[in-house]
Amino acid sequence: MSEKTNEIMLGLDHKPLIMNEIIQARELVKELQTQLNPTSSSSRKVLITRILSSFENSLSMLDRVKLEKKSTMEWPGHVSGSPVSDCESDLYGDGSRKRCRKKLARWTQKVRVCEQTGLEGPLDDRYSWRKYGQKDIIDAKYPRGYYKCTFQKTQGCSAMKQVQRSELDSSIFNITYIGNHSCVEGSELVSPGQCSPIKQESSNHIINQPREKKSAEVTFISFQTSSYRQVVKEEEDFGNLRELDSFPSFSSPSLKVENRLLETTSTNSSPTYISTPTTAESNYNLEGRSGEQNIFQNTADSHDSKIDEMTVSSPEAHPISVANDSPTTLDSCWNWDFLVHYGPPHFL
DNA sequence: GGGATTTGACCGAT
DNA sequence: ATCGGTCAAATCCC
Repeated sequence: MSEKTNEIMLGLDHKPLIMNEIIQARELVKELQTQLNPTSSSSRKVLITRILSSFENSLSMLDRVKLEKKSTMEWPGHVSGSPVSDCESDLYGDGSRKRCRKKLARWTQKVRVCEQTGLEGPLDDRYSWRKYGQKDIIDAKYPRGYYKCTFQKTQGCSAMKQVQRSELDSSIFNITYIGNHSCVEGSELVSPGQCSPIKQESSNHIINQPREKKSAEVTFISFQTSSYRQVVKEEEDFGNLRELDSFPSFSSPSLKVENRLLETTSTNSSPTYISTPTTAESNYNLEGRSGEQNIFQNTADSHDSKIDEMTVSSPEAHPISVANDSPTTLDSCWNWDFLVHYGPPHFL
């Protein structure tokens, strides 16, 4: 009875209290973490890592509660049923594209291309994309590429994504997905090889090659962690970022020959993705707070910091399953250090 | 020729 | 006025 009363009384007004409790618990866990012996079992460390990440996740979700309340609640993927909102139907209607687009679900992934072997290629996200624009972004070193689902015309799929090379680590691409796929082909009919969203290479020496000389591509996923951020900082300090004249097209429909190698060498496993919610109101600067365990992080890039939408996960276009198989021939390209998946924010 | 990409122009938001 | 996002004609490639 009293419990039920508490449930009712816990509203947004209690959000600071709840957050404080979580923060306190997190600090306690951190303290516990510092007391762990270097010889402590890795399972304990992993456990603490996951607990900390859960806290960060919870805080991040809580922080966006107000956004959810402010929003129109028209989040594809958030509302059960048709993922297509009225907003999406307006995309081709009255010209209010941008206003509506801001209501679409948005999330980012960081993808590291494999520079080690020269086989460039971002993640195989199982969807087919068509590039429709590229834009130089102010204060950004690299241009941003704009992509739509290949099946936008045929099936009215409104999924889009924006891809931008990280300024801090040129081997990393920030991919922002916007909206959910409503197409059938993208999610079911197209084989992974056909859908590998890579068209061009991202390193200089490959970009300058004629298209027909594209090398084979592999999928390479990087898990965003604070250790990644450390790498980022180091490279920033060195200032050894490379200049790129153009930007790789993370699209695939025309890929036929190039993907044969991928089909034959890659496993059937799905890569694990760690998403970065893009919300400017997530004020938690996780960097340096939970050391190497940070996985859930605020998007640090300048362009993302301007995004003011609440972000939700897309179950269909957002593969979260951990790979079942170990990488075989792609071992050298895969970073398997962070297989623990903490999941994107799901809003209740 | 058809489909994808490139790129300058245009539009809307701030 | 500026900037990010989108359009669409030109171009490229198969």
